Amino acid sequence: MTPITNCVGCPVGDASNVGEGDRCPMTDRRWKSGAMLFSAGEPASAVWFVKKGTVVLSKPADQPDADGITWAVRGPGAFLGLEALVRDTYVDSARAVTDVCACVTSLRELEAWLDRKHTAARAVLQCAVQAQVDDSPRRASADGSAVRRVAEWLLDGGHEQEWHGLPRRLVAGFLGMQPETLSRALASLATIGAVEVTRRSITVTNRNTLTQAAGRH
Amino acid sequence: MTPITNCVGCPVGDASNVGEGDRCPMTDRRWKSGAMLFSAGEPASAVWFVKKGTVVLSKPADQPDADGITWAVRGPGAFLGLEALVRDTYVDSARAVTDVCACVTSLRELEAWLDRKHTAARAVLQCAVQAQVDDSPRRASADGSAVRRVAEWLLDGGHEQEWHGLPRRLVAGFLGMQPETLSRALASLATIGAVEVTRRSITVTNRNTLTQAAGRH
DNA sequence: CGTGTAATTGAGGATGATCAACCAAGGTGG
DNA sequence: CCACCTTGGTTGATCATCCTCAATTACACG
Repeated sequence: MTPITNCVGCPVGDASNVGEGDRCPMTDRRWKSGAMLFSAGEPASAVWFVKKGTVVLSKPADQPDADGITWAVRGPGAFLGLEALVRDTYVDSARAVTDVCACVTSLRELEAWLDRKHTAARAVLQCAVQAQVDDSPRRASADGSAVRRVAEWLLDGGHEQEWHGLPRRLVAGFLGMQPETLSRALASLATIGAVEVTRRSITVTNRNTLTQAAGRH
Repeated sequence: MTPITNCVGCPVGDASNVGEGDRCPMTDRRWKSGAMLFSAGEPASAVWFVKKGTVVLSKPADQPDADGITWAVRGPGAFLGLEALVRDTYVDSARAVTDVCACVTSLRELEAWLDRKHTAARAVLQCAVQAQVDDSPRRASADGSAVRRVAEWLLDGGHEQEWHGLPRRLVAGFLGMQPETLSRALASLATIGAVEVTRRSITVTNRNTLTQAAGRH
């Protein structure tokens, strides 16, 4: 989750041989916390690469005003909107939850780049698979009790990284539960001494107890 | 879901320029229905490309004997085990649910191929993103009542394609519910006249009613 | 025609969602 | 500096939903 500050060292930039005088097809842009990068259903014509900050992906809600369920977090090093490669529209909405710096490129440019550069597709592939793998365990944890899921999530260390300081309602949605349930689950973990919880922070105090609660053998 | 019969027309073969005398790095193998291709946690040293048949991906179960929850289906045109690119071990288990024909290659060969062939990474990327997109809507349907989820799934036409004839317990696991609940949900959809259900077949009789049940506006 | 497996049906109980009230904290304006 | 309002988090009570366990039925197989 360390920010990417320039093109040398950035996977996209490296794949473009920026260091050797070549040009990266993607250009920087910034979003304020809370801003939408793109919405589900919009024509998919651009692709993003996150360099700094955190973005959450969510499904379209039934009511157009409310947000859907957050199902993934993306930080520095992740691509957004790659579905443009295989679809006409985006499948989910991306919203910045911190101030975000990301590189953008049009689908057309991206495709030209992928065709031109030997290493480009390889680099993108790497990132895409990484994202897939990161999401995958989360899905598995969709079963089990609420307490168990929360414990599992705490053990993954998710809270220390990207989630630190994020609104609880997002965390709850991500874990597939209501904010109230998350609150109760945390309270329950606090009573067995696994964590200490305040309104704005979660501290793991006893990893063993937490592991027990997660039901890992 | 149409089987891929030879290397010309196969994305992998095409990316290897097989038609122009080049060689594809992947070699055919066959599995009987029920066989495991690989298990979660095993050292990730090979990658598969499905040409014919259906494979389900599942998470490791708590008890080593039982299967975990099926969370995805892969048919012809999908890669399996791509996590080898970014991890040492497989994150889930792949089991053939029909007779399966798939091409295999070692991670080493795959990487060499990706580096050598201009179009290779591009082709793999395309497949990986496609899989990601296919999985993504399923996850969204993880909320809503059981009946709603089943209706949604029927409308997606999933049952006509890869799932046709698959054991119900797998379908249930995939939809995030118990076989009993699936059974009840189907019964409930049958009473409102949306579907006709026998022990081994599901027929959509009234698409409108089904859409209603799915809660789509 | 038995036998075993998978699907169904039923009853009971645990879990989480919902609705509502309450509480902490930050920002704003007087 | 303090009342006020707004936002987000917690707690409580109730209820629908789904899981569990058990018994029964359908179907494929030898």
